[in-house]
Amino acid sequence: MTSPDDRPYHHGDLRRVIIDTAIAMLDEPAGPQFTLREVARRAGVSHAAPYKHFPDKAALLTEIALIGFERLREALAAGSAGAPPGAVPALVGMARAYLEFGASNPALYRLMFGAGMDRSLHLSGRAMGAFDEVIGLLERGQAEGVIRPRPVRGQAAACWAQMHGLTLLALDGLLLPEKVGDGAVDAALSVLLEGLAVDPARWVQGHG
Amino acid sequence: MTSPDDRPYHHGDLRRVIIDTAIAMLDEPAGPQFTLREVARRAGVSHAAPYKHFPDKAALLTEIALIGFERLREALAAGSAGAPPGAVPALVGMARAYLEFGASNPALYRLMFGAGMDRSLHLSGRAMGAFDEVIGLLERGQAEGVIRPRPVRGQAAACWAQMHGLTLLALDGLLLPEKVGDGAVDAALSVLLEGLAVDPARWVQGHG
DNA sequence: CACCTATGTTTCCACTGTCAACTTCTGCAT
DNA sequence: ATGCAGAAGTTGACAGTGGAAACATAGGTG
Repeated sequence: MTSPDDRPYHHGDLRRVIIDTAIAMLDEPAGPQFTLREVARRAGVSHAAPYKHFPDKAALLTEIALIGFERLREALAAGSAGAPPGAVPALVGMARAYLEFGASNPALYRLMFGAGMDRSLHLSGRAMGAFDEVIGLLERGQAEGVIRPRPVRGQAAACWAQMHGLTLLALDGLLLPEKVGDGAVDAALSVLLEGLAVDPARWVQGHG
Repeated sequence: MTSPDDRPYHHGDLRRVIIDTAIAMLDEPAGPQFTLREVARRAGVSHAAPYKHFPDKAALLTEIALIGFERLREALAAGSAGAPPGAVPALVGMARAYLEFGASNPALYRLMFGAGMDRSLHLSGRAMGAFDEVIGLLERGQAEGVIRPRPVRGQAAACWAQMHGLTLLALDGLLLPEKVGDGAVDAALSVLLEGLAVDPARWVQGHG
């Protein structure tokens, strides 16, 4: 005896509900293969209603990916802001924030970088904000004299590649201790820092 | 005027043909979303025939991914074997082979590491052979005294993460010069070598 | 030769993404 | 207030999908 369909004809905020529902469904077994009809079902609307807000399923996925990039940018900014003073600790904080973002949003992360995304998506300003966070921090580090003076975009690429790779390997369960030893993430971060910092020994402790 | 259906009832080698066809279709727009029915169509058999060889589509994709790991292992072995003497050049050769494998087999590479793969797949011996190539090379480098004496599995994780990340960013078109400068791949490799090698300056030329 | 089993085929089902036509609201100009 | 255009939702269709079931054929073994 649920309420006898006093649901209004117009949902009022369907677009948002569709996006939220879809993001939630991303982390279910089906992943991004979730069904548009099931989204509609959970939102309590007819199976064709979503088409009033998104031309097709790909458009919905693209929108979700963009939201993911915005969240990532916020997470990175927070991660570097919450670190001890100095560009290198900020970089470490940002790296940990990146990894945690991936671990907390596995399917979303995969969607953002996965196949099927429009190539131009990654180049859009909305998606590039996260990359700019890294570049800004590296520039600051060079200005402080703690990051080696090299082309900053190359360094950023190295950072991003390392973070991206670590995140995905972790998501794939490839960083299990039995395969890669304990503290593989820390080890990889150390290698990265040793490649970037002017005085690695100052930041990387315990060469064990 | 094609031959009037002299096709024998039994295909003879359907399993192999299905796998080959599927691998070929992987690099078409649909990617791993290719249709099992289309595979059957191209193989010239009925749409249900593939089910005699694979319990479902996921099983076919898993088999393909395993084949991919084997090919990757071969490519890595060849890449290091074809390099100048010494563990560090071999490592560089292996790195380039890794990147080229990804660039040459984008969809296959994504499939191998993508979501939806059984977690246990990556842990299987068939898939871990590639990882062992890296570990063996690093051990050799440490024995030669050219790779820093650190836990080798951690170093391997760093290598793999960097390669994995670079490969995927490249596939996503994120390493375009306009975003990341020229030679981003080389820059990232340099950072990695500077983090691994005992005497980086000996291997990494041109700081600037 | 007869028959068992692996491999293929046909037929069927529930379900999907998407479209078109229809209905019901909401907002705005009058 | 009124009336109407268009946005937002609904219903019902369609072709195509993955998969199951039942049937057909062929090759190999007694």
